Amino acid sequence: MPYTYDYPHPAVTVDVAVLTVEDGALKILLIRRANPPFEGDWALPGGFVDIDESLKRAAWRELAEETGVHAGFLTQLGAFGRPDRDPRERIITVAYYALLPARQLRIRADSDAADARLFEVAALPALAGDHGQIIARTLSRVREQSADLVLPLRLLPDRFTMSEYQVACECVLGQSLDKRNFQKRVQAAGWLECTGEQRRRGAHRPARLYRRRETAADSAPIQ
Amino acid sequence: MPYTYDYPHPAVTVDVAVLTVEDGALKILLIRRANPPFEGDWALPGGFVDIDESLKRAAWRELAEETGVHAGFLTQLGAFGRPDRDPRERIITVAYYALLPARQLRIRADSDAADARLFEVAALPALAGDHGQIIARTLSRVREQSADLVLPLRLLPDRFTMSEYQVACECVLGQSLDKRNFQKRVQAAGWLECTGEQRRRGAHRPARLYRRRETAADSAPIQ
DNA sequence: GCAAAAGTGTTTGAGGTACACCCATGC
DNA sequence: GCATGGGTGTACCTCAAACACTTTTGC
Repeated sequence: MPYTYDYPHPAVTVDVAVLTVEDGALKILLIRRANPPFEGDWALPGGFVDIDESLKRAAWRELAEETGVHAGFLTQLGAFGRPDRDPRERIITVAYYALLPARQLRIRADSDAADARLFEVAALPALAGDHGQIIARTLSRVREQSADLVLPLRLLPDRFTMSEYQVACECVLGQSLDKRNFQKRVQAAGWLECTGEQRRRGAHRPARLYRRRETAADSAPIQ
Repeated sequence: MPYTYDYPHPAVTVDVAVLTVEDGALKILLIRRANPPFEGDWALPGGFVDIDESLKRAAWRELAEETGVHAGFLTQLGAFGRPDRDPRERIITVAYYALLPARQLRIRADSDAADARLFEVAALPALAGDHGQIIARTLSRVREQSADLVLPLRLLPDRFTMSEYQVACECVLGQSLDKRNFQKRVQAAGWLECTGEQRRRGAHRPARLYRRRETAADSAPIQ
């Protein structure tokens, strides 16, 4: 069932960079490609956009199909379209990224992924095509956007401690932060509310649990 | 000569928002569409990406073809791909923007543009399809990026006065700035060098002329 | 001499950075 | 009682904001 056009059309894909923090390190979700091209290489989850589907929805679907991960929030990074970026045909990809709590990830390789797992961004394997560049651009964008400490909240579960929040920020920014200044800044900003609950873990003083105060952006659906 | 594929392919276009400052107002370059769809409506210059051409080069070419404007620097805004954004077929567009000195623009409508001219961004005509949203996103991005006052330098010719620079910044940011603080900030930043020349215009003290100090980014070609 | 834009410093307040000790708990 | 991470306050410094007058020219 061929589809014909009067002039050549590129194919359009989406790729998704899922970032998370686990064991004090920033990690990214990669799949091992089960099919050519780049078969056996690690790559960002992604695939072709259906003809009646929005870009964001395609990104959401492909991520779910290949890795089992359901991303609540996807942000567009941009389009990558070097003519030679895929050996099969001209493929233009639109990259998205998401920041998710590690514990929320139920990763299972599926669809045309032979495997799927997290890699530390500081120790990435060889990557298919231009995915290394896409990841580099993602990291640089996420770091820029995290300067105000809001974005890293997406890496945290519903309830979290100040230390967890601080570690998330430190992992994203790649620098350590002063505990007292961090607390002051975050408290003053007023994005958080203290739940009143505490978490007892190990031989030390219990930590207060916080949650994000609801914002308008929290109720925006995937379109 | 039809081109056939095993599954449906969207078409991919590029659109370019050229911003400039003229007569103390921020303006954008629009074309009047000579052909369907949206025939007769005003729109961003743009068109289909050739199959062997990079996205940025396509943006550069389409801008030149339709308006005669040659943009030295194009920055990608992002991809817009709502399935219903074009009535003909599924079209995904990648938007670019450029900031150019008004005097450098030699606008002539050509190709499939019935007309081409600048509009104040504060008084836009009815626009084709989702171009209004693309422009809104462009403006918001350019304003964000102009907070440090570097980007508006692109709106200025080789030699310029402090007042011209300040007006450019004010037009982009949409707020007036204090002359003394502006001068202090810009001088301290060290992006400019004083040429030693002066410009006498009208019945008042002559203005010093400055030029941008060369940076690495200035030598990056369109790829 | 007067109109018009160019050019110039100081004061103040806000926010970011540096820095060290006590607290509550489990074992 | 001791090891472990949780929680707290102050001093300083930097940078941005507010603010008004003199200078140089053309007519």
